[in-house]
Amino acid sequence: MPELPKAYTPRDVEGAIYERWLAADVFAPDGAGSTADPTLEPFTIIQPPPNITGSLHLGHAQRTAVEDLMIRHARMRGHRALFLPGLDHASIAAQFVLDGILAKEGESRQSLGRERYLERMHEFVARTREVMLAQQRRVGASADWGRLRYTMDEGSANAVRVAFTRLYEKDLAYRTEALVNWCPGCQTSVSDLEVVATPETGTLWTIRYHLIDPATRAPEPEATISIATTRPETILGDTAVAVHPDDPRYAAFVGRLVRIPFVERDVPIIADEVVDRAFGSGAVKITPGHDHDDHATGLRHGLPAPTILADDGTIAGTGTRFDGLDRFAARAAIVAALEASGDLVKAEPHEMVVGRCQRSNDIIEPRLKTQWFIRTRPLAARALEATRSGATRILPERFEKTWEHWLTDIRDWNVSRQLWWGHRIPAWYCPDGHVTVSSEIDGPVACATCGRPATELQQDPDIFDTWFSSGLWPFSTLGWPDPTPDYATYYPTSVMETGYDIIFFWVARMMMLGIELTGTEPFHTVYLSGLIRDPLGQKMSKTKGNVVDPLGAIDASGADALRFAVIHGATPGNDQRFGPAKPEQARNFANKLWNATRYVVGARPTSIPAGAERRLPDERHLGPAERWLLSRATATTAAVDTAVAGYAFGELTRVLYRAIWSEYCDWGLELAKVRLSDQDLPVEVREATWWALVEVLDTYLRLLHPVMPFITEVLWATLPHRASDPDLLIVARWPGVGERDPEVERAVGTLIDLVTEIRNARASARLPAADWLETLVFVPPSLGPTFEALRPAIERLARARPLRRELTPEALTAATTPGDLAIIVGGGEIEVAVRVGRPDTTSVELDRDRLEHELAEAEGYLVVVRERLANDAFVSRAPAPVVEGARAREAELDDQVAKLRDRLGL
RNA sequence: GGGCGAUUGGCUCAGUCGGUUAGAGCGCACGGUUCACAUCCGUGAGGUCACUGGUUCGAAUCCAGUAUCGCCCACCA
Repeated sequence: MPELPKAYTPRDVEGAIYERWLAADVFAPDGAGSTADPTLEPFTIIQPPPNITGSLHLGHAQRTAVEDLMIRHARMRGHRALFLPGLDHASIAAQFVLDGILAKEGESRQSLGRERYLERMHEFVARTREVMLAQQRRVGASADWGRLRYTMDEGSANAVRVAFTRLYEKDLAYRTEALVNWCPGCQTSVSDLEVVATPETGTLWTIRYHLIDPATRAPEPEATISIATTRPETILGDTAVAVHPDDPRYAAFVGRLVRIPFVERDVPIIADEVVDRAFGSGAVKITPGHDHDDHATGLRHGLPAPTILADDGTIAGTGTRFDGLDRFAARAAIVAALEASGDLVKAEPHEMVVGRCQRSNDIIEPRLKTQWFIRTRPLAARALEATRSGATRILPERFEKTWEHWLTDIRDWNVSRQLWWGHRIPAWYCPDGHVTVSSEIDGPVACATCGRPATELQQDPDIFDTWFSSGLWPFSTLGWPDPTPDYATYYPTSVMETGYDIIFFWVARMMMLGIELTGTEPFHTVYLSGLIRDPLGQKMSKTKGNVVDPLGAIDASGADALRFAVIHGATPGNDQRFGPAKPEQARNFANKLWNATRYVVGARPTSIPAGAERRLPDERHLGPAERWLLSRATATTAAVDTAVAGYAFGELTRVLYRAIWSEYCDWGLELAKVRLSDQDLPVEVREATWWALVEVLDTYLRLLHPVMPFITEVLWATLPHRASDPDLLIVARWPGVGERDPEVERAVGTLIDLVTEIRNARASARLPAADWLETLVFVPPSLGPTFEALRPAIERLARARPLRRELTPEALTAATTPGDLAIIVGGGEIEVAVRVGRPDTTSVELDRDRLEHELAEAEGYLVVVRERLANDAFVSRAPAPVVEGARAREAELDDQVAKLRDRLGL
């Protein structure tokens, strides 16, 4: 058995332990070191593959901790537990980062060209990849590195091609010209989800358009119609003016033409119910090429939809002097020109919502493009069915409402991106405009429609939205579309864990694509974590500079502490604030556990050889303290099981923290010390005590292992093991729940109170901490044997010796002398008189204060419980056990009050 | 405009099915070098559970409403 260093230094243990796990090949469910039971169902966890763009942040560390907790628990339960690690190529995010790097070098995407740009990208991700994998290991992820996957590897690429082809064949993917969200900064379209609605104060300009005189076909100087707009530059794309059909103000205008300035185009005034009569002037300009509403209106009325913007956001193709100007410069120039011509009626501040690019923060421009879309409605319907039927459960449940809402109103998903880094869309176009979609790695041999050879076909230059490949993750990583053994064994998966912020981006897409392509829900449970915020509750972001580096926290307090801290603070779906105090608390806990183990290992009776095989404590030699410890361990195991079953991982840490620190260390070890150090006791008794300590500590190390894997592994190695135990805790078996002993728990619990009360009296009376107190005590016969068995321990812990036991309350009263401190424990069950050597007035007064305080408290509670019992409705309608409980409580308080009053001479 | 969440000691948070005296950590006060641990030990103080009303024998917990903060969704120019 390895020696334990005196001081706990996380850094020294963690790296070495990880290497041991790797060497033992225990992470893979089918690894050489696995102890999984193949007859049990496999357990697979789906982790969001982190973006390969830089380094892990604290949120990743938290995710990893929770995922690893689940996988380690399942592994110890004997399931084939698969934690498949991965990385996401993060197409647009990666390009954004790389473009930033290139900009500093004076280069750009355009200056390099597609090929060289992609080379740079491969170099970049090769570096970040290693950093990120190392970080995951540092956190302790027991992932199966042999199955590591990447969304840009050949398996993913194949899955993407096959998935898209199948969707296309079922008409679930289609190509069409539509208004897409165009980001002039990123020079690509983005999906609706990537447009962030930002409230801003803009300007609402009111502008006069001149009506056309039907006779002269020239604009009339005086007859005008006023329209309101927040984007005057779109005037250049106007093809109509609309009014409400029932608006009497404009009834006479409908059907007439107006002249659009600058482009000098005459367009009709149309009637359409889309117009809000109350807004602005009640007349609205229609720009079908650059506005979603207007586009729909344009379709209803057969209006042309000219595009007036180039990809870079400059005005183009209008034939006006504004061509070539940036959209915002053009806006200013147009406003100035209108003002000069007298057609600008007014300009007023206006609260509005602007769509900005999630990535670059540029203002998104709707514009027409021919692109690929996924028909989401039928897919969404099946995803909804899965959650409604319970086939897939979302935790916490309240997110099902959000889920329902989004999937019910879902719009088709634009998957084309005009970027370079990503999976190329496997669609080829022939000169005649035929479309051929192929899942073949080398593309089609010929046009599917007219048979033109591949050499005459052009592949779509676009790539897929990065979430398209992520959406295939649960099955593409297991070999799909091939019927591999992994796919057969581990799919559908068990739990998918992620932050609630990507429920639509990712979870919904996996569900939709998974059900469609594999015919089954990709996982049975969606566990949504909250986000980590800084101590002030702000979202962590690089620009704010409040990002906590998980490695910094690990360096300071250890990976175990970081894991404990983030799991401790986590309630599913709720955000948590994170400051340095949390890992410190967890580190202290680890330190406590370390020292407790050191004590236990060092307290081994010499009659037990160092390498002894593990034995259960001999029942016949167990004292109440040992029975209490064993019973509490069973209670703790049950509580931990309940917490795990309910995904209440924060609760799990609290249960263990309390069990280990407040019970095992504070009382269990302290009670045991007395027996272990008493050389007069038979050796069998001391051995039984020690084996009980070992048994319970072993249980707690197992229970804590999924949360704090490193330290538990190290400590466990120093304990004697059973022949059936594996070498490593990581593959050891999860503890079973045994029988509790309520009698012992109650009795020992009361005696613990006794010790606490004596300490309290000592502190209140300001008696020196080091003094031994001479004490008389009455304990009822029911507690007698337990008391006698624990008397030496109680004496030592209360520092009260001799602790003279009186056999009746009367005897105690008779033996009490004036000046003794009085203590009433457990509702009057136990009474104590503490003899103060030289009763000085101060201590007597202080003690009186304490008793009066206790009396007031007890009387307060007594009033409450009596009122309740005086209520006939309560007595007759509350369940019997509750009423009985109240009665017992009343009797107890009554007794306590009487005794306290007696002691106070009242 | 819809929807969701939060509001519990000074701070950060738990609190399952409504049921004895609402818990923890940090902080605070007082006291401690007893051979596992000062990253510690002991004792204690501190809460009308945001507010209003309701349901109930009984509400931090369920219902309705209000307030404050936060988030998500949403094509009013």
